Amino acid sequence: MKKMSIKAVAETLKISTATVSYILNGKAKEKRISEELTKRVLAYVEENNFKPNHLAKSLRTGKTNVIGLIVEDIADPFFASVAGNIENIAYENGYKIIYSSTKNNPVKAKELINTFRERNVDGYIITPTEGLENDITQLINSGLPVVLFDRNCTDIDVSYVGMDNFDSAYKAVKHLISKDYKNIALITLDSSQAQMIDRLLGYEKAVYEKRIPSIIKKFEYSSAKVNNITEEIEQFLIENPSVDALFFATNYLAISGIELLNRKRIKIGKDIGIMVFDDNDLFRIHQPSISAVAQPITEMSKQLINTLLMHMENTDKYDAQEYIMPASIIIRDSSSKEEIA
Amino acid sequence: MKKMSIKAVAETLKISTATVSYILNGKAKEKRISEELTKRVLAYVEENNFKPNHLAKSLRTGKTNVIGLIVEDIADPFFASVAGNIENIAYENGYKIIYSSTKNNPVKAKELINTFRERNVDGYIITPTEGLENDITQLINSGLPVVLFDRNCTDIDVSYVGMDNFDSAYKAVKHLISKDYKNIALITLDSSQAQMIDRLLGYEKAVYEKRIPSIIKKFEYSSAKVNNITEEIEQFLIENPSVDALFFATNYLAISGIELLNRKRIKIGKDIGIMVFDDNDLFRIHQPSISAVAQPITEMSKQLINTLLMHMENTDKYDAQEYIMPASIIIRDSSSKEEIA
DNA sequence: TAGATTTGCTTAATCATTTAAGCAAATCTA
DNA sequence: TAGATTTGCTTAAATGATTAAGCAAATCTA
Repeated sequence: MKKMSIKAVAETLKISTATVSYILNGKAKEKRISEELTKRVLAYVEENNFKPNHLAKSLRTGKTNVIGLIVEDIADPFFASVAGNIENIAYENGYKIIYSSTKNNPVKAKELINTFRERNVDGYIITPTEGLENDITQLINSGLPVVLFDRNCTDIDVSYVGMDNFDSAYKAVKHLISKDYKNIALITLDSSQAQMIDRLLGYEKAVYEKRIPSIIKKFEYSSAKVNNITEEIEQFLIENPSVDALFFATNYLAISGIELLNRKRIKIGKDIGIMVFDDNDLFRIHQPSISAVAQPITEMSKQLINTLLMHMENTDKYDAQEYIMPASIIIRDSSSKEEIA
Repeated sequence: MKKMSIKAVAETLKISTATVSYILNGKAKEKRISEELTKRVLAYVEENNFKPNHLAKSLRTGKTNVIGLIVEDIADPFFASVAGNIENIAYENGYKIIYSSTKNNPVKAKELINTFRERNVDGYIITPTEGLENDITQLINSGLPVVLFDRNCTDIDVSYVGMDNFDSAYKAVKHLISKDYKNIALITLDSSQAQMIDRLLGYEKAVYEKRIPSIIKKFEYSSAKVNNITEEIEQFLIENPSVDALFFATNYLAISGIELLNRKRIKIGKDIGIMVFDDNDLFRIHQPSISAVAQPITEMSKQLINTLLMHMENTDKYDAQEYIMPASIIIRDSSSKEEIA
């Protein structure tokens, strides 16, 4: 099977490449190609299963039909889930997705944006690291469609899909308070990212309102130190013996924390209340089950890809849109003081 | 900032595009371009941050520097983890990755292979569905680099990276037997995929050897029915009251199973032994913790991408290679009859 | 029936590269 | 010093599409 091209097709049918191109792009009528010829060409193309070369097309039109997905870590279940969810809609619309992980490293994030630009991706979905404002602004100024998610860059006018971190943190803590926990500690990251700050503020609003103490443990935001999370939480609990509930601001802090509590035979729910940001199979199955703030992943993903598609259709003006979706607080055993059978 | 091209660079420097191209591709010496001019061009390019258009390059050379990753489901933690692991090495070698999920649907899998072909990806990493042999053979016959993983197509000569399903199933069941479980049921899928058959054979070898009964529950392989896994397992346990241990051939069957056991207050480890294929945070953290056969994800991913890179460097002959990596059996509480505190 | 309009295409430039082939000028060789 | 070789580039074709502009032939109009 020799390689086919529009030129080859045109030659065999003894017509010009322009004609073939117009027909294949559905412009036959517009270009007044006779119906008879149109049919003949389409039949031939169908029969020989000819597909125009995508690279040549992209080179000429400047469109690659590729979306660049830049997340913190594709291996993280949350981001993987988003990747899976956006894939369907993207493919349905003729787009493929190329992914990459920043590992929360601003230098890497900048590089990724650049390589994606070099690759001429048509649109960007980004979970920004800190200090990425300029690069994102540049994309937008160059007329490129961008949607941020999970974490926002509040100081630039860019589309964003995320959830209401402030309100859901507030509600989650209020729930713990309603279950009679009185010394609720927030275990979080020392990060200036908007979503982390919102979670902290939501926590503080709830504890201030009820005049209970604000107890906060901040972890340094560096993946290198992941290993001693357990030790640090242990130390923290020793230093703060009054703490009777833990509100984890991220999934992986919670996993380490739960591991520690189990090891120390501290009874989750009874001895200590637990609430976690981001749900996970683990929390549902765990005995006792773990209460969590669940992000509406499916809805967020849909909104994400649809917003991007919208931007890609209207590249003339960038009309930034924000979608802050509500989370749901899933109440399970870990935030109830009753004895668990 | 107007758009730059090799042509534009050549014009400003008053030289030909060929010269610029040779220099940018490191062929200056080979093409006898003077060192002085080479330096001048490189300096100019550096200063103006010029990057040659990737599309034009790809069109001309036929190389896109893109790898196509076709997995069952990118949202699955196992595949997401592989995606994350191969990303590093791929990017280090100048390759980007475009992913897609077959959802185990052969029709979709075929379509994906075709769209990836149309996109001129340079290499394929595939977890094949059933009935994909022809399509994969075609890729190889067209001189395209392919590596399969997780599940093999035994009847074609193609590179494969996976783990020793037979041996690890055998060892896992032997472990259960050693812990004095005597009626070990295999909970698996009704699939003709090699890895599923191997797991079953490993199970059977172990039970036949010890002359204990072979009890097998096969689920229909269709994602549509996922919802009633729990009910079916419940039914199965009622029909087979003698069963004292469950060996789950896949992760998600296990999750449903564990959920059921917890709900029915059946004490894992004590009342019933559990062993699972594919480890997961969940199993480590669960109380009691769940024994699992852990795939060597990092090593497999490395082997996977390196094998593909090897094929991409030697496109003249396809020299199929198989890597069957050993799994490790992680023994936890769920396969011990001792009372758990 | 002559001029205008429409029909149904084609011509050729363009997108931004790569690379085989070519060609003066400079240098070497004998 | 004439011929051969080397140096240091350039020319131009090719990759495979899209699309504005053009152009005969057919049809319409008055």
